[in-house]
Amino acid sequence: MGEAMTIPLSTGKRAQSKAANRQCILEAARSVFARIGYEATTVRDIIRETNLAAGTFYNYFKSKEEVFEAISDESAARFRPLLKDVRARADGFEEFICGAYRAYFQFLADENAEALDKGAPHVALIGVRVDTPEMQAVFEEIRMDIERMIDPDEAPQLDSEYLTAAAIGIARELGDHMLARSPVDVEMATTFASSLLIAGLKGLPDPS
Amino acid sequence: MGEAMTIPLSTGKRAQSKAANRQCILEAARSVFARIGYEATTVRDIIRETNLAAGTFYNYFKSKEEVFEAISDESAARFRPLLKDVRARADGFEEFICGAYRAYFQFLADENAEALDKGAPHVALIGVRVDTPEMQAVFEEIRMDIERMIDPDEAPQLDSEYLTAAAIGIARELGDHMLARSPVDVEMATTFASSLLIAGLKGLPDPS
DNA sequence: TTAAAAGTTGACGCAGCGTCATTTTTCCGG
DNA sequence: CCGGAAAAATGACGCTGCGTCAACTTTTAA
Repeated sequence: MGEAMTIPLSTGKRAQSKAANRQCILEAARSVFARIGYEATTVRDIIRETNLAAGTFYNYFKSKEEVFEAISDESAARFRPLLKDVRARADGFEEFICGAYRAYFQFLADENAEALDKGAPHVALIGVRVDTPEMQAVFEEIRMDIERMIDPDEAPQLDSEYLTAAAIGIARELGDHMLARSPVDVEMATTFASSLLIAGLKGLPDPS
Repeated sequence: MGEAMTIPLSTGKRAQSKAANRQCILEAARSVFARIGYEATTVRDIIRETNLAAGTFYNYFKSKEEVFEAISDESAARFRPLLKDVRARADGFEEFICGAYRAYFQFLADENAEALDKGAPHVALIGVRVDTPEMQAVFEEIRMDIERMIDPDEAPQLDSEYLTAAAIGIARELGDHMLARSPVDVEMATTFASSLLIAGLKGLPDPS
């Protein structure tokens, strides 16, 4: 009877409630951040929204900053498969860029849908930006996509890091302004961003 | 003898020390932010760095957030004349864009010079972005410059808000990556950003 | 069945908050 | 130059949120 021992992979009651508590805290935090804004939120506010004790919070996160980081990381993790899908379907660089921008702007609109319904004024006023592992992974993926998809004849000495940074900078800033307009027009933002980047690419090389 | 009464314009001891105290607080805040990071900083930390009493701080600012906003606003205010200069010298759109990017990247490099010498790791880790009046003014100025300088034949239905947003997004994200490289190369970032934007412009219209 | 390991709890001491009655400094008309 | 009024600075005070930890409960596995 000494065959395959039970592999202890998240089957126990322990692991179950651990994951549940973690999710509970994250959800509570999302709710409070959305209601009163990130800066104003205290760890106690988050705890109150759960039915956990103060001490328990600190078994999961060190601070509200860490909670925020986890939320951001999770967001990026949810976005990653969408990007993967775009990559799979896209035939050529231009299609990829267009699809990636559309995916991002749509994602942004969806994520902020509820926050936009209720008047959450803090959305743009104070912006906290974190750089999580998942986000770095997204950056790196896009950089590799760019390197792979761009015809090396057109841009021999391309600085893919800068180009990726520029593409993401456009996405972020344009995304903010897109959300500020009513109604939110994902297609328009997509067209604008992709046209700009694709045409801009042709001006780049400067092989001095 | 009843001629010109002393114009009460910041000549008194009162106004002098008021300005001095304000500057003192701002400088202390800059120092603490740079040393231990924005999030970790407390109002008390800032006060300790000055020789003012706790209560005095609140005569000038409501919170550390407001201090940060003032610092950011001041930065933007310092940048504005540089941009004005670029505008005055520039002949045509392309020269303006190029000059504006150079001015920004140089400004960024200068401002972060000391922070880069000492290893200030928080520079990129947690980024807090505020939107101050001066910053909005810079945005609006650039938007107007763009509207004025772009040949209406080339881009009849240009969305100048989106274009400005894109230009600024490129500047911000590219700026971060420029600072992360050693040595910091302002000219390279300038060339990259302006080439991209200027060429990108030609792809924009999409007059559907 | 049981004992050790893992996890939860909430009260506690402490630090930072913003206020405000009091004191100090500056201003200005006489 | 004086004196009182206005402006500004002071720091002690009450309060709130912080992170910890010894005691307690639940889960695990032998």
